[in-house]
Amino acid sequence: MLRSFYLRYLMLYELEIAVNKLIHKLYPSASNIVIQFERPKSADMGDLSLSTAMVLAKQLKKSPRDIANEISTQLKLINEFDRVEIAGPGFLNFFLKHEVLTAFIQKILNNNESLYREYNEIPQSVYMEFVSANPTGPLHVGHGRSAVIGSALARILKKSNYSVHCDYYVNDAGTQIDTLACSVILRYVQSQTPELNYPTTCYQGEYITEIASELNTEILPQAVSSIVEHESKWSSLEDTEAQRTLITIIKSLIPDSTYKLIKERAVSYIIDLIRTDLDHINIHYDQWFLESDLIKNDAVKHCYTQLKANNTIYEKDGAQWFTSSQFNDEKDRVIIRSNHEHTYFFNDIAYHYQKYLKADKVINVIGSDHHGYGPRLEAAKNALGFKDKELIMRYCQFAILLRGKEKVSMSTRSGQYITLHQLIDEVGPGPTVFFYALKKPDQHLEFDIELAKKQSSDNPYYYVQYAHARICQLISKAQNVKSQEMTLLSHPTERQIMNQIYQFDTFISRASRDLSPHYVCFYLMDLAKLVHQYYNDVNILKDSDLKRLSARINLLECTKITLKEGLSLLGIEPKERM
RNA sequence: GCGCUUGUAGCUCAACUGGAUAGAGCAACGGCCUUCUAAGCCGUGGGUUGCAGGUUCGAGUCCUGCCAAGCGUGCCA
Repeated sequence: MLRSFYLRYLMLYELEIAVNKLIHKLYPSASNIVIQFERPKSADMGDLSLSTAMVLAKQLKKSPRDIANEISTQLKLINEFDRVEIAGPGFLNFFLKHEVLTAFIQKILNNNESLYREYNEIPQSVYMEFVSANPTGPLHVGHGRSAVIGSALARILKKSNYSVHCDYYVNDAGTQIDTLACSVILRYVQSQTPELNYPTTCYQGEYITEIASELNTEILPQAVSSIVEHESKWSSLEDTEAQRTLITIIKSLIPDSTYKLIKERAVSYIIDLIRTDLDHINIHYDQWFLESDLIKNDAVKHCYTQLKANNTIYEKDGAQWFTSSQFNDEKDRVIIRSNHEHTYFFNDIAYHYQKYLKADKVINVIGSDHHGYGPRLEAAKNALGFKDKELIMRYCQFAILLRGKEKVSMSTRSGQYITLHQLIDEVGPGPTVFFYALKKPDQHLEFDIELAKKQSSDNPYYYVQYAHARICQLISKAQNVKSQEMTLLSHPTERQIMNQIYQFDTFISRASRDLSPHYVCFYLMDLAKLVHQYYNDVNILKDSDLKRLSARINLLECTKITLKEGLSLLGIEPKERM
């Protein structure tokens, strides 16, 4: 690798590779062991550490401390280390040369791309899908979590050298969408004929009335009166039956083209609501993929033929079944119902078929209430002959929504739920995002609305932003002295800050490996902590040594870049002032 | 019943795929602004990691069995 004059030292990932080579050369039989730096518990244990000697002890049948000794002799060849110590049962603790860190800081000042690990492996392509809530109403606070986690992951994977495509899959076909269309129609009819009872099986939200109010001449007066006349046919029935009957009757009373128009208008109205909400928290998609397009472009038909040819479809009770139980699912699944309608699963098979054609790795960020769905998608993938592709279902535990101590109902149909929009309004976009990303995705999340509001002044988000704003303030007030003498940075906190920045890429690769964006939040909080500490310990602007002052401003500039990069991975704009 | 996920300080959560004395933030208590933004800093107290076994140099992390919570177990999506 070509190194310019200011980069005399290896970056962390290069250092890791070098150490790997040395140890593997020393112990050829241990080639299967991956050596990764760890961070020691406290600063007096050095900047980096390895537990490799203890891992090797079993394989080599030698004492860990002897192995550590052998390794440390070899590692003296590496220029970056000031010294290597052996501690406890056989830990190797590394103390980096001060110049390794200062050179790194200088490198970032010259080019902030240096913050990231440069992977050697062949870049893979990833096809991501997240949220994909049905377009039957605005997003609620539960969707917010997978939205934030999904989009943060997409950015993190991009930084990790994957090429990433993001989809929102729009279920614009099926019973729920028919119910949506009928809800709008009935609200319209009700506006003309107030005595009509609006059924409980229809969507109750205010937005339905708004969509209906934009209709005027589409529904003719005679259709209105005939719908009113038919009311008794569904009003006396049980829920599911009433819903089905309602759809059938309304479809029969309104021309196909009108019905289709209203349906499309309702869907696009709601998609706009969803898009706008997500826009406020910096979430954007490459594509809004319509389920209805799958049917138009024959993808579904193609998959059917393929599955049929592989002998994985059979008929039973008038329906078409997919033999998913032969592919590790717990039972076979219907793909075409006896009434000839496609199941959701069937169209989704076709959707995923297209994903596998375009990418090596498919990641679906999805609520954990759908975890039973994964095995059948995996089954379909393998039945279609995509065994070499990777399907990852990243389940997010659902937020249990509380208002004070009371559970809040999350039913879309009842319309009694807190929307994502309301949450962003109350809490603000930045804190909302940070709060969602802060927790490990597979951890249950108690989302107390009152608490979320209270946290607006208490949120770790502000802690990080405050660090950034403080730095901006200092930089703008500092005299402009151009000094490159970074070696003047000798304060212990300065070293800790440099070390934290040096390790930025390990946090990114950890987040990328575990598909867990919360590592980024914790990294930022750690860095912010050091900044606040530094601010209190050192009176930076009052320094009479102007060269040191300048070096310190350089360090702060570099810290600012790092905070900004971390926040932007989450989709948060850094604040210049509080 | 079966399956998946989770259980860590009073509360909300971490713990780098088995490593060092299990850490932060709230909350409690005690200090720090005539000095660059006190939305900050420093300090103190707080733990049988749900329970019981097992695997090994070493377990919050792995295996088994219980207990508790959430979800799933549709020709719903």
